[in-house]
Amino acid sequence: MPEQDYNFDSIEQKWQKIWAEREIDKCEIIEGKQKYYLLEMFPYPSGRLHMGHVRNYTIGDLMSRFMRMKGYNVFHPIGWDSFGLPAENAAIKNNIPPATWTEDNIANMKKQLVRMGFSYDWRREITTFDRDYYRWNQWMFLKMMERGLVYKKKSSVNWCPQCQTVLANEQAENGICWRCESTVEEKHLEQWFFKITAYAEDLLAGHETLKGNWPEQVITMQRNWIGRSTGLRINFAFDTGEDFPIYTTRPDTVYGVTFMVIAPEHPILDRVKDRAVREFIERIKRQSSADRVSDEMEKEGIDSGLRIVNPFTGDVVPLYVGNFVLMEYGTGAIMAVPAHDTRDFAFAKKYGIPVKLVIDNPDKPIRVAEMEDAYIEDGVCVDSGPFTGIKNREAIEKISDYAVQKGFGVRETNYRLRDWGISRQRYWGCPIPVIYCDKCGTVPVPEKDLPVELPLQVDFHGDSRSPLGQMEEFLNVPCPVCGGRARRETETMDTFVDSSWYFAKFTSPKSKEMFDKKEVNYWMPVDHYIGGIEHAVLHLLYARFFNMVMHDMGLVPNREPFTRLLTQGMVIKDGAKMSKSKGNVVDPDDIIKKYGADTARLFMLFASPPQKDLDWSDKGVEGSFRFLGRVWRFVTKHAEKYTANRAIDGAALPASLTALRGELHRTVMIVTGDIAERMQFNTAIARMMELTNALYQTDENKLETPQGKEVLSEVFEKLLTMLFPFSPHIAEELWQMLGNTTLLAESTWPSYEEKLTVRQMVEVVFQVNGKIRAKEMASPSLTKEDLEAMAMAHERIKESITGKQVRKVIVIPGKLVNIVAG
RNA sequence: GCCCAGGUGGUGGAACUGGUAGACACAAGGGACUUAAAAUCCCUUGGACCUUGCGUCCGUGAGGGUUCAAGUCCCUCCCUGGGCACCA
Repeated sequence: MPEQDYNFDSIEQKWQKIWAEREIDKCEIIEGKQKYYLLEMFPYPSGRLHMGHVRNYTIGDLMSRFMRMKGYNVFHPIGWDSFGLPAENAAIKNNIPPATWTEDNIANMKKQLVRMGFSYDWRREITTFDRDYYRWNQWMFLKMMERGLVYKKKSSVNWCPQCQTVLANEQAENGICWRCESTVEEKHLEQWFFKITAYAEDLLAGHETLKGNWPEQVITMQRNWIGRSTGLRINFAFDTGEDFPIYTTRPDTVYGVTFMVIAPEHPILDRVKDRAVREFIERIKRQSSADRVSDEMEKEGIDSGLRIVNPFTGDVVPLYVGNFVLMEYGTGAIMAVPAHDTRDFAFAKKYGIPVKLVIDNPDKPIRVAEMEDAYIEDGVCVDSGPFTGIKNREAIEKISDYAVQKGFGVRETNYRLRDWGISRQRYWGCPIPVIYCDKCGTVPVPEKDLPVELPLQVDFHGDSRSPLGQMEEFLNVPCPVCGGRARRETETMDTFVDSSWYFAKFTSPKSKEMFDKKEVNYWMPVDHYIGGIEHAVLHLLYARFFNMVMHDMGLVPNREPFTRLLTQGMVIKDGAKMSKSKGNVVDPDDIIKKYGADTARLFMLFASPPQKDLDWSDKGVEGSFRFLGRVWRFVTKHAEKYTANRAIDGAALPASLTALRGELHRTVMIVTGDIAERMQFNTAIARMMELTNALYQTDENKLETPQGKEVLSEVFEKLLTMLFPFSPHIAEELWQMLGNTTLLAESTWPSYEEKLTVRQMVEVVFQVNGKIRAKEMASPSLTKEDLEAMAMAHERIKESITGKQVRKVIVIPGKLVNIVAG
């Protein structure tokens, strides 16, 4: 057979067609076969695949093909996170309906995914803007309402002026919009909320089952975000006798309270009429939330004139209004202990408030007059009534017990996590299924009327506001209760709702119910989820919450949706994340055109381990292309030597062939471990490169012999099979070229023989006092005694130890001999 | 400030439980093939030194320590990246 050029383009298209015809990627329940659900985070259909997608889906595809070859019944679906603002912006700008824009983008990106050779079961494709999909968003909303997990309240919200909508807390970290990076403003609006805080404990408890299978970093980020703290609610009192509750995690310092601080928004301040105080409150309220949480923000306050009584001491202390106290957390007011809290200390110094020491350092007593900062270490209680003399750690418990027993304290747990605000003042999203009736109030849409369809014929008038509010035919609806005139809710759901349950919908994309029981119970949970770390406290937290609710409703079989999580690193070029604004974007299409999908995939896996950032390098891509070319040329050149019928007699092989065969079996062993156990694909590829290099190094005359042909055939078979999940098209083409009629896509992962992986000779190092003095080839089976004798007999070792006393000899068989002499 | 990763050749990165540091690839240099170039194939490639040897010394951010042996373990410090940061 003459050598042929590696024409990646025709090869790749040829095999994509054949695999599609043979329905290689079809996922079906096979009773008794171990399932493996492998999922990558589904994309937003922006129109073009970027390198981050390519990396994400290449890793997923490698794993799915590998697991399939390992005998698992692999489930590998994909879909589209297709609601969201960009479609709406494009519509306003170009006057294209969002649905059309989105469908076009999906068609284009789907073509790109197919062109990459990713093995998805396209029969299970879902898209979230489909009415048959989002109807279940609405259904869940109603069900969650029944369970008391949905409510509406007026609250201060994060408003993005650019996106013209509200954002959840998770989406407005540090006062910056997660999508467009505008500074968010504060607004007061009626909002729908999902009560995620009701699941705060469950979300925390679930981390225990995820440990080891999720990156520690993601768990830590979620834990911090939930921010559980346990403490005590203490009823202080106004001097008039009214209750004044505060929350503290440090009841051991309660005897050291010298003032109190309250949030400017606190309603109780309405009674304060003093001009200076009122002006202060108004000034602070005008500051944006972004400013108020910035680190440069000076802590300021003003004495409200109100006085508070400490129930433990009877002390009367001033109540300050402070800009650093948050209305949303605890009771909106705090007790301040300058002696033992850094912030309180600074505040007290600024306003000349006394400092009272109640925890002393037992090793080095503190003098209050000399304090330069708060004492926040542990110590012993002083000046603390009946608790004086005990360790402060114990005092936390004892003082809490005391307060509870006396009736002015309650143990309390607080969370930083807030309920999930899901209202969006946008058009291109799932309508919230609620009707407002003047007579009956807020009425949920009856289940039988679902879905509330999003009208597709809309006119934006070049306006960035949602058109739903102006559409009479959408707006006007009879009240489901009284039949009178009523109006629909015009707000839509946060698109993170759509992505909070899509993974379960893949199991039964066309079912009449939300999920088909049999399918969902067979396939869920996701065994291996792959995506970017940027969703650690967004999508991954919402999805866990949703799955728990679905589990409580009996809809899904598991409490946690994602058993194992892999967070892949970013794709970097010239030291920065690829982005349009940086102008360092590489278009995957260009790479495919120039080198083909197989090279693109190989480079993505070779350049860096999946968890780490990947440094894009045009030269590096060429290296991957060159490797595939080397494999191509060698296999095509020697294709006629291939035989499927082999009976290799290992004992009769010449040394060079034994060596090649050993190399092969070691490669299979290492590549298998690198993928299955370590998920380090770059070293797996390096091993296959070494094996290929070894092929080129093998004496061609030896390969011409009958034995040589058999060994070569074994190498070809195992090498191409291993290469398949990385670069499937070229592997499949070469496999066919060898005369095989089976498909690698339907093959099993190669095996190796343990005894063949053992090297016949290894290099052993002889050291004297830890320094290498000689090297020698030796059988790895030599005993410690043999090796020691060998080392001692070596010329250079003898030289090195003459005149010295040998104190000790350490022998590691197959590795080294270290002679300690002096 | 707190927590978590990480710091290895000119570059991306290897080195699994302490046991030959630098696998594999890129770049660079040399050779073969060619009228020539590209492609391909082969060789060299951490640094310094000289007596050019199957040579000596140095070398994994810095400094100490444990050990026969440290990139790997321990302590202190420096730097980079990420997360958290008025949450009472």
